[in-house]
Amino acid sequence: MLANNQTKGNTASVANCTPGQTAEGRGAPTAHSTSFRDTLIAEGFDCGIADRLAAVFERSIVVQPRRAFREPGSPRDEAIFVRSGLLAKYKPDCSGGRQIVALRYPGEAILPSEGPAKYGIEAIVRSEVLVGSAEQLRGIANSHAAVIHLARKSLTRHISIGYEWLLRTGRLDAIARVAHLLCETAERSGSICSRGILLNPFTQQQVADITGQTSVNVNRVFSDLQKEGLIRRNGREIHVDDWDELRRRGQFEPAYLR
Amino acid sequence: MLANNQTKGNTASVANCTPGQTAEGRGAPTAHSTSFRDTLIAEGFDCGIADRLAAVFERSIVVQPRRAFREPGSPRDEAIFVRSGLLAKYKPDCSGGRQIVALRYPGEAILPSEGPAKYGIEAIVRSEVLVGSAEQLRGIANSHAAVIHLARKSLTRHISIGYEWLLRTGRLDAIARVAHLLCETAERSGSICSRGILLNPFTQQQVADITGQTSVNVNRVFSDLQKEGLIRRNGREIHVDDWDELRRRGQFEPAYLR
DNA sequence: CGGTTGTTTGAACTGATTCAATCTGTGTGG
DNA sequence: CCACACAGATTGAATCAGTTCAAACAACCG
Repeated sequence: MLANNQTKGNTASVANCTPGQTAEGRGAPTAHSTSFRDTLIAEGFDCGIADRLAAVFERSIVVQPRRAFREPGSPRDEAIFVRSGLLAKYKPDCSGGRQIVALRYPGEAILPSEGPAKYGIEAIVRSEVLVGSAEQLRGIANSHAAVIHLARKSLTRHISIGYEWLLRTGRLDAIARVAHLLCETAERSGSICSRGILLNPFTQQQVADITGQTSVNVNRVFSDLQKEGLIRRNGREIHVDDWDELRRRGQFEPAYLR
Repeated sequence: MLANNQTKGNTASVANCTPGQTAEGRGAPTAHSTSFRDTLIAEGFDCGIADRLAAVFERSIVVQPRRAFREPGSPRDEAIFVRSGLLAKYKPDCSGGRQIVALRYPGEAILPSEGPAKYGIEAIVRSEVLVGSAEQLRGIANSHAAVIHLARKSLTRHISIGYEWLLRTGRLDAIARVAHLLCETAERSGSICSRGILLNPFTQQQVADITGQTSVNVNRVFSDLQKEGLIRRNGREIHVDDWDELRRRGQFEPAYLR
């Protein structure tokens, strides 16, 4: 099922706190990979715990888009850290459709749940992730309040995002939903290059799966946004001409992200 | 704003483990109130911690429905435990509408969030709640792993419910959404009396606020369900004639609640 | 080149919203 | 006991947003 996309390549170095020389930074080919250890240090962890945690996330895996990385209903006694790319949690409905219920950008994690999880996981774009045993993680967490605090912070943030998503799918119209998603994507991925160009990672079908629509309608929404002069498109690249108006249309208030 | 609906009436007794003689059980008039302390004991807590926690939740408040108990954007350095009734978290949208994003049944809690919360809180029906200081709670949690574990369990459960709600509003049609909500209500409230009668606590407007519809449409959905012979109604009382079919229509799989 | 994946468009259809009016039950005060 | 107010439920008609189905088109890749 998860076949041959696993590579043991993350020889975690329990070194001293030299910045730049991180566990994942060395053997990894991709340019924009987030270092797990650096992320922890940035969260205020001292090097000792950071190294112990980094040692838990020993398996490095490349996740290809468009096939299930974890099936809905499979056990989740593992923590997943996203180094690069973009992961989606999804739930299938009984008529073949599906709803994407959460996203994980680089630097974010999917924490283990007891028992089988009701959602599946797949990559939106090719992603590098670190996988660590839930049990080992629990072992460290039990003796380190900072780890628990970080986990709680992550949970509450994703709850807050979930509430915003509910508001979006339940109350906003098609255009607002897509506008909101674009704003959130820009904010969370930090992928607005210099001149306002957003490298949208989603296919229109995926935007539909996130916003609770059909791909046909998403397509029309995009072309409406373009007709209105809010965006210009070049394939998956989206040039946003008027961020303020896009935020207004999407009722986007980034406060919920923090 | 929160005016005169506060009553100091919860003299927490730090007694020994005598069942039945709980902190809230004495002065409270309402019959079906859930005891905070009993809930903790049922979760496997020993009496010492349970009593210390009960002491934190010293303020007992009666929340009247139909007015905001907590405004969106107000600080939330408090934990709220629902003893009886039903609380809703809601988010307003900019055009006067609102989306209910979560519910809290008796025995459940709303944990504190750092900084102002993006959602407001109001009661669906008259409710009794206990309010405790977040700071004191943190103090206890720091030295008791069981408290942290319970908080985490609560968070992950509500995340799971949130995902299901996203699927519901994003992918299910109007009838399925209402059917799903009815099934969830029955399951979570345990309010199915002997012969399948569900005492639905929601107005049709509130069902609309939860499921992302208008009250007009919710009304039609209810009468459709009745025409189909799935339910019979008597005011707010709903007699469900065919739970299996209702669950099927709502694609309701209760696994996500656990 | 052929296969695959994603985007675009049209036409018909359906489900849901909006606005407005009516009806019902409940409680309150005279 | 009635009159009144109020919240909630119900219904109709017009309109609109979004879906469905089907087909064509573009881009990419081995």
